Amino acid sequence: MIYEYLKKNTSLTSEQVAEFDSKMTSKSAEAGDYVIREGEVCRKIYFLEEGCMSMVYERDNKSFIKDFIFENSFASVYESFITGEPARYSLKAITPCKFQSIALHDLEKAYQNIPQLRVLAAKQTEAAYLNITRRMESLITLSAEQRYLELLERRPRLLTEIPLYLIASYLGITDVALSRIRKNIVS
Amino acid sequence: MIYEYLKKNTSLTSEQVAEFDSKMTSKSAEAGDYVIREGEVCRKIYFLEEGCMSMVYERDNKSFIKDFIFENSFASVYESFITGEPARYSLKAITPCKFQSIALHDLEKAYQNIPQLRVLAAKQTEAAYLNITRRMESLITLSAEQRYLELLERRPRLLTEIPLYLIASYLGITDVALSRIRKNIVS
DNA sequence: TTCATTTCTTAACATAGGTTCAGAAGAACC
DNA sequence: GGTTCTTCTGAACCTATGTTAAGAAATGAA
Repeated sequence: MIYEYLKKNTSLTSEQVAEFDSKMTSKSAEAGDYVIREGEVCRKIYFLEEGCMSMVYERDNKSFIKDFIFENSFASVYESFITGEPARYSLKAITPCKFQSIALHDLEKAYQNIPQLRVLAAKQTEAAYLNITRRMESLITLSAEQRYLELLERRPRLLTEIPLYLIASYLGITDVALSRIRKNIVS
Repeated sequence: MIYEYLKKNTSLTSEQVAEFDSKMTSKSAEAGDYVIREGEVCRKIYFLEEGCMSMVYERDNKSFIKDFIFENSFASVYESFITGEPARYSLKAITPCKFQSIALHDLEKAYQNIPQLRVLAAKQTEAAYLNITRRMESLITLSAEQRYLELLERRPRLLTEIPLYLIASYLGITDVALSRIRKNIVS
């Protein structure tokens, strides 16, 4: 729940948390549903309460996973949200999901009533930046096998909760290549 | 000059710009010099006035270019600056450079006197995020040849100002592979 | 439990890109 | 102009990963 999340991760008062919470709309999605489709403008910020989503580029009938999102975290197509340009990737439910959403203009109103929310937003941006930077570093400096081993260490949860062919895509290789790599590692 | 840059790109008054400017220290670097070395903690923000720098991962005697920085833009090892952790890449002059620097604590003082600076900082973070996201997308979804063609279109300046072996590194391939690609394109 | 669907693995073959090395072509310096 | 250093290209060979296709294993539905 976003209520608990905000209580735990911000210095907002219970009233402020409740107020923010009240501006959010509850929704749900089935596995495979698109929350935002590449090409649409994303005008909302989402908070995933249950399930798992992917940010995914779909090009030439191929999917490329940008990132996974788990429960109790925010999601959006930030680039589109920030710039107003069409989303260059989709937000897609991997499992059945329950989530909250808030539109840009409601968020801005909330900023006025609860200025500390801006701090949260800045932290989120910062965290997103650190995250993508790390991913970038792996892609640039490591081999596919090294990236797999790193993932195994840094986000072991992925390996148990996400099908391997999606992990392969996240690692920047095919499911076949990942299968080969896993076989080599066991030996 | 940072003075002109701030006048043009922010809503700061001349006095505020002058005040901020006065807190910065002028420095210079020769081609090949390190401004920050991988492993050090980066406690400064730089503003490049002349020349060109690279953000570069150096692993196993190989260099991987994260990004290039041209004059009239800010640079730092942001991750290290934000978190206080050791830098995971170096800031290295490609050509002779003139730049300004400001330390974290001076920057924070400046924030107090000139709150609008925070807006600038937020915009910089946002821009850095958009930038790295685009680079990521290319790396994930495009072939090396497509990435080269995209670069040719989006940042043609790189091609004229930066040696090809560094561009190759930026594209995630070797100089030899880039040479092959260029040969194929001409035909 | 059985059937259908999804996911994972394997094999065979194709290809892009890496590695090494040599030489050409430019730049920079004397 | 020559010399040296840096950058770029080319060739030969190697390796990792992609592609396709088939079957095994796992999962989920009836």
